[in-house]
Amino acid sequence: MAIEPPRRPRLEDVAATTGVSIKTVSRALRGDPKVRESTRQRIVAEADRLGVQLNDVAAGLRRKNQAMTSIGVTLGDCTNPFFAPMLRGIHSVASERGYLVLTADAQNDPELEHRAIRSFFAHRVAGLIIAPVGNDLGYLANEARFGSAIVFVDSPPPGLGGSMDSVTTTNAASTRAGIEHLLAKGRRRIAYLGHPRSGSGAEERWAGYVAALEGAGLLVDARLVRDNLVSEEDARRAAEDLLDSAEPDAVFVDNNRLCTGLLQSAAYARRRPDVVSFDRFELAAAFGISVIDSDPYDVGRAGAQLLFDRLADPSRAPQRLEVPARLVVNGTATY
Amino acid sequence: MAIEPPRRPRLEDVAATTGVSIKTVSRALRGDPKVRESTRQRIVAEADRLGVQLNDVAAGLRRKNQAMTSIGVTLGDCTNPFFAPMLRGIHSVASERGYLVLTADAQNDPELEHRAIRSFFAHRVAGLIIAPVGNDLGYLANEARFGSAIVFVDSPPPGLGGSMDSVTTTNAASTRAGIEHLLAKGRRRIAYLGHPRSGSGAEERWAGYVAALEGAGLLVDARLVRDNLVSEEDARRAAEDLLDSAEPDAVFVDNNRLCTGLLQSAAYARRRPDVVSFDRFELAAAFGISVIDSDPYDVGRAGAQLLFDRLADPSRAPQRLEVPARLVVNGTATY
DNA sequence: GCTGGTTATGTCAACGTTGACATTACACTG
DNA sequence: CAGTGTAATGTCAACGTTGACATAACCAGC
Repeated sequence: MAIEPPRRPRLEDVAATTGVSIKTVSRALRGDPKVRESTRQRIVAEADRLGVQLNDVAAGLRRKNQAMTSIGVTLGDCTNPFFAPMLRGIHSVASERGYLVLTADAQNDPELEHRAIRSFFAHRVAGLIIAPVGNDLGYLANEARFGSAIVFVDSPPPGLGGSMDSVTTTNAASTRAGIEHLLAKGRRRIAYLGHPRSGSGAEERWAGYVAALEGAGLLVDARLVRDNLVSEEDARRAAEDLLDSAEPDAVFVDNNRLCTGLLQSAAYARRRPDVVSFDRFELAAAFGISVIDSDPYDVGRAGAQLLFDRLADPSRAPQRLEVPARLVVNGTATY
Repeated sequence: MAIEPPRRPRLEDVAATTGVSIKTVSRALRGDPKVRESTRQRIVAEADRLGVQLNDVAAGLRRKNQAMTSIGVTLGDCTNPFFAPMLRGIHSVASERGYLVLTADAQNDPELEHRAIRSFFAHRVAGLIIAPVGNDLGYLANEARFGSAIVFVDSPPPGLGGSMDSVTTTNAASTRAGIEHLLAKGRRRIAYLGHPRSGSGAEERWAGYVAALEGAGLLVDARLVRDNLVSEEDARRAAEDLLDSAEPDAVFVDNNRLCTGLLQSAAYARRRPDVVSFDRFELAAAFGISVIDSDPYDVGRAGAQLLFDRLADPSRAPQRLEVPARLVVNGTATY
């Protein structure tokens, strides 16, 4: 059994039935203007009839540095609600340029991240967009030498100095603005629920929190701070404890995942402190919480644009973009 | 300026410094047992030193039917909360098999979907997982002939008969169970907020709704039904109108996106009808609404597994899997 | 109708790898 | 130690395309 599937038709087949050379077919199909219009039409018609499509794999092999028309994207966890719209932003730019997008979910594991990146290079992606989970991506320095563009999003490149393009958000300034909003409402006991300090701009957000408090003449109260929270469940548990024991009148949350945990806690339902959360969050208005919206879609678009710009000009200076994050109070934009 | 980036090292370079032929290097690196162990070690060490990695593009070109070690996934909208965990399920299976995942966001546009699929084939993916948005994908019949595996998820293949593998959920039965739950609570005026009837199992869900009502001796009341809702905003508007005009005591919502819209409506906040929504939804418990959870992660894994099974045995009969969807009442599993 | 220049098309080799097949090395048998 | 069998390695061409270069076709000008 198991009859072989038929071969895919190729340029050669079009050449045979139109009586031109393979090369001319290649030119016609890629829109090379050095083909007589009448010839082009004949070829295109015949290619359509036969279902011939250029083989990008073979074409990739021929290109300088063998780059495919695809880019790779690694995310720590593609179910993080920040990443889905970011991915969408990346897709939108990539498809404008005719590039495909390879994705990898590193499951928050630096080892998997590294492996995914190696796979991407094995597939000869033209470039890479990385939302890093590992805290040392120094191994990328070698790879970058071969002409692959690399852009970091969400967090600047760990272990690579300032030598690479990146797109982050105005973490410190926007967090500060968020805290100041709470202070203006008269809140004084503002709790902090946060990520591990390394990565994803957590450090800067913390700095923004501290700066805002200090600006108001307040000191950081360690009892109001819970760090090192990774999962939703971590955040829920921390909230149960924190809200009852330290009785904050407001809570700042480092990101939407943790915020979801907070909202699921029984203590939150009882006490209903004011909440400001980093990252967009669809049901913020329904809960009446404020968010600092860094517009992941824009981050994704900016990252992808940076990538293609770098591909176009490999020698330009590294860019470090910051996408502004706006404070959205109870679902209503304020600035 | 613009110095050329150095060439990537290849098998030839390893061959040169180890004094064996390219072919032996190829064998050693791919783990072919017909290489003397001592030779293999020398070669692997040297390959590591030089940073040589097999070029999957070139390897792909050599394979039967030129398939790359990658699969393509098209989604209507990757920000739909159903799809992110599904994608994760796909990733997990793919990475076990050493395959990469190309994604495309069709932005709910059949034309973009078609274009993405063409691109995938141009990149010679080994297979395709499609959550269809178009209502006729008949054009795939041609492509499938060349040995690409194709699996539909979320919705069976529109316009292709039963000739292809698919993974859906128990739409009708689970919707019926959800409605029956509401009936058991004494609700009689159960509204329906739904998708356009075509695609995504909306038809079956509708059938489940009707069947449950009929089973209880009730008739469908057209005033309680709002169809053809696509966006969150559609759902919000429909809810504002429906809840006030028809005064339902419960609402069934076709999917999580529409549910988000419902929850954002002012009318919902006022009236708080019982809600049962299709699809997982993180904050369901916080809102006290029930969901019918079709576990997108499992759908993704099942779809990817189906794909690789088909790749392994192209001649087997098409499979139509149904992943069971459980009713989760107020965030607590009941069966 | 020949020259020079432009435009359209063709030829060839190469991209980096691997399948098919060929060869060599080596151990073992009688 | 020739003969045989197996393990290890090598040679060559091909995958489908395109860059570099070559040629053919055409036209204008004289």
